[in-house]
Amino acid sequence: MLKDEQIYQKLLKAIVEHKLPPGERLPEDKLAEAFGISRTGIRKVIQRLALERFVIVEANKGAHVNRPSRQEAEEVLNSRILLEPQLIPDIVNNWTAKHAKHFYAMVDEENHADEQGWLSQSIQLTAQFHYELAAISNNSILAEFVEQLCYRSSLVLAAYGSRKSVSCDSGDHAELLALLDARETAQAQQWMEHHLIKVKQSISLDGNDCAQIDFQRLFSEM
Amino acid sequence: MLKDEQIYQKLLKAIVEHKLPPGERLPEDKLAEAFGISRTGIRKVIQRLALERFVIVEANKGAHVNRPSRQEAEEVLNSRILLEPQLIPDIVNNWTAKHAKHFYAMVDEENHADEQGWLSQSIQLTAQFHYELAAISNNSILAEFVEQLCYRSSLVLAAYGSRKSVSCDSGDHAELLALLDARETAQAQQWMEHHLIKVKQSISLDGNDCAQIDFQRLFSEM
DNA sequence: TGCAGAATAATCGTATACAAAAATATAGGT
DNA sequence: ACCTATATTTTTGTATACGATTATTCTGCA
Repeated sequence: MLKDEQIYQKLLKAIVEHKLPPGERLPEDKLAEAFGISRTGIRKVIQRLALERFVIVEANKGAHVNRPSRQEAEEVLNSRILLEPQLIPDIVNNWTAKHAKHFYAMVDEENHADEQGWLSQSIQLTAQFHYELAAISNNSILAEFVEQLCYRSSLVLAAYGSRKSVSCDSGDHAELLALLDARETAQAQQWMEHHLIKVKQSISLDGNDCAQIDFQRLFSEM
Repeated sequence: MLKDEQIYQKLLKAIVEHKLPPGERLPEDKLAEAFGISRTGIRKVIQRLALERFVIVEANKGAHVNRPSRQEAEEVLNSRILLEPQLIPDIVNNWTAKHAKHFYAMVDEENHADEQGWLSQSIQLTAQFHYELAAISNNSILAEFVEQLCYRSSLVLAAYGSRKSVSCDSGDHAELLALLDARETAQAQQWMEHHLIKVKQSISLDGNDCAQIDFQRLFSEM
């Protein structure tokens, strides 16, 4: 049987990868059955997802996947534009050859996923690149916050991004790595700001709803 | 009977005002009794407080008020040093005479509380000044995050600050207001950074433990 | 046929029950 | 008297039960 941290991870993954699209209802007993636990445990992870704004709960009406407003989408990206460049000096300070190797490998993975058209993996890897970078800084509080913002960005892209906008920006993550290798702090900061502004500008409306979801099947193959 | 949002607020207030000191255990049934609800509702707010790092829960051992490590204390203040000055340009843009009046009144309250030696009110007002300022910016996500950091700062000061360090910095909040009135963005940013650096430097060790708490009495007089 | 209102079903909110784990108290032996 | 092992109590973790609220279906009437 699964621990609730794992259930949280699975649900979050399903949400940010758009397997559970914005607006999708999350009935407690269906989920409880799918994960083989009682409603008590499900409520716990739903409450957490609600605090982190991945789902919205309405009193006596249950929870559904958050469908971010355009305002919320912009605030998420603006937060990242403000924060992530500020972490670069710290990242440069802690940057090692080992880090470089790890992140170059990740970029390769990203490119591969893009070429194969694996959308959900592409979304996941793009977010991962950014929040693992933030984790190199000496501030775990800000790193965690950036991680949350990256996941929320994935949700935003699921709601507003075109298929192209999810992947088109991933190709140039390597450029940032080169700047970090060269310890070009100012340029790396500038790159990060421009990069995130591009992502922000790429979100365009694309509203679509989905059919009923078979929770049992969805979570058994993860 | 109280809603869980109110219970959350009361517990948070008790924690940041040091009425429930760092390390204090939070037994579920005692709290449930004190608030006149079942353990289910208490667990919900404890889980929220845990996600926000105000309490720590250990598996099968229950929850206790977080006793921030020195590293955590520094990270909280460093986060604020990074973030709050960045919000100033937005704040200056939205700054109105109405805001000015409100915040000058708050500074008066702060000074009054300091003079009277009302420590917990002083702590509360200092945090409030900062997070209400952040709320003027156009980014509610960052504003909420700053609010959380301000409350965590209060907890940090409860653990590491001397009595003096809590209040000594509040006298000069008026200086910032003058800079905002004059729309001196750059100077206001600089002021904020210096202000927070002073707060960070003021934390010194002061470890003390407390006796058993009577939850029933504590929450009835709030 | 279409709509209003009542009956039914589904779903949520909260308390309670019970099992598992930890903390504490007790008894026995050196 | 002190340490250790066992028994008791306390406290947490999880499931379940039940009332309350919302959603859906069904029926009767215009």
